[in-house]
Amino acid sequence: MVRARISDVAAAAGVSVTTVSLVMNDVESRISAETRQRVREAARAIGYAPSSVARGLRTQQTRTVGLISDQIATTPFAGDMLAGAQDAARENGHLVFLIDTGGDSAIEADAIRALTAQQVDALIYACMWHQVVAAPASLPAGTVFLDCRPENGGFRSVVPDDRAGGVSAVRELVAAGHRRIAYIDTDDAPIASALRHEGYLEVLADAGIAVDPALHVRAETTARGGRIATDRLLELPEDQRPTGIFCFNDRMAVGVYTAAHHRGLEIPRDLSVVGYDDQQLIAAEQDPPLTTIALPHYDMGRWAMEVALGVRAGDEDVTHLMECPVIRRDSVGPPPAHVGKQNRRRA
Amino acid sequence: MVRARISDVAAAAGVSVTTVSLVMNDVESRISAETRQRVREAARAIGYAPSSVARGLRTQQTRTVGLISDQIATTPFAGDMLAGAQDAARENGHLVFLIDTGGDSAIEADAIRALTAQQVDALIYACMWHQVVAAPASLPAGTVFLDCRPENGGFRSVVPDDRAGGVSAVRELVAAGHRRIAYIDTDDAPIASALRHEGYLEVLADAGIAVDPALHVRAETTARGGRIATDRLLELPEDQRPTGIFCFNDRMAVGVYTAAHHRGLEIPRDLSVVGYDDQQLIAAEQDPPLTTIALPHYDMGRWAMEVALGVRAGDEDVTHLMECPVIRRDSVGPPPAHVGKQNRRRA
DNA sequence: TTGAAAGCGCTAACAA
DNA sequence: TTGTTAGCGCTTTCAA
Repeated sequence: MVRARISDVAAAAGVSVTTVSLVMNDVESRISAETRQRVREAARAIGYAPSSVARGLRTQQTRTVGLISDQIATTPFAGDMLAGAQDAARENGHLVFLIDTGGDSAIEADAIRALTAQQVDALIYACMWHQVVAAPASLPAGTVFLDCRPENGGFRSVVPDDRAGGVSAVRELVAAGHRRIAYIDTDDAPIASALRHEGYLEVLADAGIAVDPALHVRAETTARGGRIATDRLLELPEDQRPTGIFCFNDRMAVGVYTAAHHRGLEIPRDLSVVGYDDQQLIAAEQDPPLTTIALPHYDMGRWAMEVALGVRAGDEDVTHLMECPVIRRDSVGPPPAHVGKQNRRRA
Repeated sequence: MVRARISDVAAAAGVSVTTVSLVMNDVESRISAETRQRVREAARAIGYAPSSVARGLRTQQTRTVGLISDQIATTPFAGDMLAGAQDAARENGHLVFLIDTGGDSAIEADAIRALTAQQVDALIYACMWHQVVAAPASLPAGTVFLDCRPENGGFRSVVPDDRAGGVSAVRELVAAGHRRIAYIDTDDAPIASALRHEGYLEVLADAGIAVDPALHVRAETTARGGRIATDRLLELPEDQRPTGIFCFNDRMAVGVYTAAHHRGLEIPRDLSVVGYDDQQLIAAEQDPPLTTIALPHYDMGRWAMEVALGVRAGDEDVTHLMECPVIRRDSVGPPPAHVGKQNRRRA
């Protein structure tokens, strides 16, 4: 069975191709309701669907978007970002080409070439975590950066508001009465970690809490890293030990749980913890479930697509900051009683 | 700046468009090396890239593939499957349209329509976990099913060999000397769970171990489900308790760890565990790291794409079974000494 | 209210 | 070894 063409419909309905085209594209003007009807039926009868390729050639608009990303496979974040972009594309009648470059710049250059050859209407350049990147030279103007920011500007971009996220996280702890709050930081994600640290410092300053360098430790972004860092923290003299810990991410927070359990400490009775990422299958599944800060992947994906498609405004050179909401679960409580006479909810 | 066309190159190089076309498509015959060179340079000079749209209209081949999936967002498995499909597509000069339907059949129908209109050269229908599905009526012949099998056949498909995976898992336990082996099963994934159960029974039979119905329990596929099921198992009289547990998935295995720790049991000294999925950020990150069976997502994705593109043979109506390799880590050891005088590695 | 025809940028059959 | 030209299936201008 061969594809039906517009001329087949025209013949079947006894009209010209112009009329069929007009009807298929819902061009309001002219064409009587009766003809309209007849064309519709003929089209349905022979199973006609317009060729996007022919239309694309004629109109020079393909209703497709390219989404180039560095890594979809190696991070469980990808899904939500794609889903957001995807949904926005679908709602606007566009299809998305997805290309994963694995971080290889040769593949990246090929991808840009291929997508350009396909005459995509828009392009999104996505990273799987918040970073500043050197924009490939061949990237077309108008490309939107998703979860990253181009080194030298010149493009529209969206990233999570990690500073505000850090603020929210530490505020949870301060609000519960904690004054000795640690930040388990990392060297593996420079931008985000520094921003969250700024948030941490801001809350401490606001609350009139002196900064204790011993409470700012670094580790690798794994459960193991979190466990090791926590061990270090819990070996401090009792009056210097943290009662609350803010972790760079949820995986590290899992390590906090492990370290605490090994010492017979219970969360949140003896130690409060706040994570970051709201990573699926991790945060909610801890015992007790982890209070954390969510990364707005879905919303960022949607924002990027809407801006790329021109249905939402976006400024070049002013990176859009997307809010990271706090997800309150059960890993934060008041500090233990013996820590001192701080304000707490219960005696 | 407007796109350069083939005629621009022809004019610049002082040749006909045919010559340019021939050179750009590396058609060996005719065209002298010198002309070839001249055309190449002209093309580079004016930044010419052939339009895939025009070419697609002319050749009726778009070098694009559609990949329809039910859920990319809600499962961390997606990445590897996409990566496999993606890599195979790229290696064969194809671009992939990704559409996530969220399981909505109206969106699914739209997706098939849109992809057909785009004249994709091939179509892949992917599920995020092994299942039997009713193929949408509008699905074109030749579509390849990925991680699922069409109810009524008629298509090529690939799924994990869950039965063999179950065999491998339980064999790990038997090889370590275990005779009382539990299977924490689930109702949430009928196909895979039944297949893995068959594997479990096969190994028991081979090893001459009597089947104890008390050791076959069911739970929801979460850490919580695994913990509850394990509690039930560990409450059995000591001589009926399992010394090894095979879990339907890694998340449930995490629950086994929790339950064991609550009772002061150490893994693998007091209890051995084997999971399934080799889920990233979970299996390897447990303490001790979890021995598990990997789902071959990347390879299935690649297989599906290669078959869809016709670079690999695939039979209709004989679902391709992809091996699930065992990932040996540290959660399996010999059963504890007091369990009886079974063969073990150490006295 | 409808139709004829040009042309989007390319490939390929055919001619030279 | 190279060029001319028809035509892929559609949209859109212009004419009727």
